[in-house]
Amino acid sequence: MAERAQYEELARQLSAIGAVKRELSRILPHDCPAGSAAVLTLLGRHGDMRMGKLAELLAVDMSVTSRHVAHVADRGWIERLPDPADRRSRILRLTDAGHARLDELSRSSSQLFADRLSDWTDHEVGLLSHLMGRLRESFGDCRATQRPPCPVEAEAVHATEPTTTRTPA
Amino acid sequence: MAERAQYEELARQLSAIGAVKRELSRILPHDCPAGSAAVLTLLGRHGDMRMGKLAELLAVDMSVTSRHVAHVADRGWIERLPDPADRRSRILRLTDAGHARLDELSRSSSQLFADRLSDWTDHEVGLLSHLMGRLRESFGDCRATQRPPCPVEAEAVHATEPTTTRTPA
DNA sequence: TATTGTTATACTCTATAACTATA
DNA sequence: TATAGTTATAGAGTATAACAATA
Repeated sequence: MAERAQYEELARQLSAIGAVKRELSRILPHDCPAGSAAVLTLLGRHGDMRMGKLAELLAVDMSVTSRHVAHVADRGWIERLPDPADRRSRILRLTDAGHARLDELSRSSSQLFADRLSDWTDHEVGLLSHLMGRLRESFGDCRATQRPPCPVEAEAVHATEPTTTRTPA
Repeated sequence: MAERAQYEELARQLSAIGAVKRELSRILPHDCPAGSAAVLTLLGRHGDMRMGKLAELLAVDMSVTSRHVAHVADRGWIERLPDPADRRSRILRLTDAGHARLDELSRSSSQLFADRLSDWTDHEVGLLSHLMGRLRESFGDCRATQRPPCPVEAEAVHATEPTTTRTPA
């Protein structure tokens, strides 16, 4: 349990983090907005899946998912295969073009992070990801972080970053 | 410097954090969307300021700021005073009604955080805020975190959370 | 001529609700 | 009757560009 001032500060950070997201989206190709990139990323990471599953992973309504999926399907980056087990649903799968596109996206965004986060350590990056995942989890977004190995908050922190760590801002 | 997989994970978390923001915005009054709440919060925290300064703090374009400000001004939550030093600009100030509104917002959002983050420690909340602020800072959002005392990443972590800390997810 | 702020326009992302087709 | 997915519609947030008033 934390105090009110801390919650207010967290709310403020959440409100302002959009600036970072917009910065990231600025490097995306014009025919691949953030929603499309997210679809490709999740299919690349988790493999073939149905719409409902993808909607869960995206943490948005299925209707929204449907639109994003239509967008990437129109561009040939994924295919929607029939599901033999349930003819109402469709199996989503990255095409070769989709894999290629995803690889480009991944490279360019990683490059941007590498530029901007050059003074961050491995561990700090992992810690932030981990805490953000936990935040989503705490807010009911169950699919938040299942795979990520979890960067071990406590020990690792001061073990790897004894010097860089206390940068206040 | 971190590796590509870590950057991808961070990108994923940034992409999905919107679900938490939407959850927070769901408890806002119908006449006070997130943009308005942000204006009130920043004026409450930093005191009177001009449009340009507010736009910086919000980390959005001045045109966007102008719209949010018009919204809250229309509802009597802030007043736009003439700036004696420069007649082009206006000084923004919370009214009594604005302070009251802000207090309600702060209480309800803190309540939500207290509910959802009941198993988070003070330090973890502070650490997440701190890292998010640093992320914004690294992405060129200079106004990211000036005031926040900085929860001292390293030592404090394992000092206060030796047990709760390793929750993987 | 440069700057502060406003307004018009357009785009993205989102949710709700109505609808189709299966189960 | 319930579920998987699509589509129509509406609302919030954002940016760019054109514009007004003042420096």
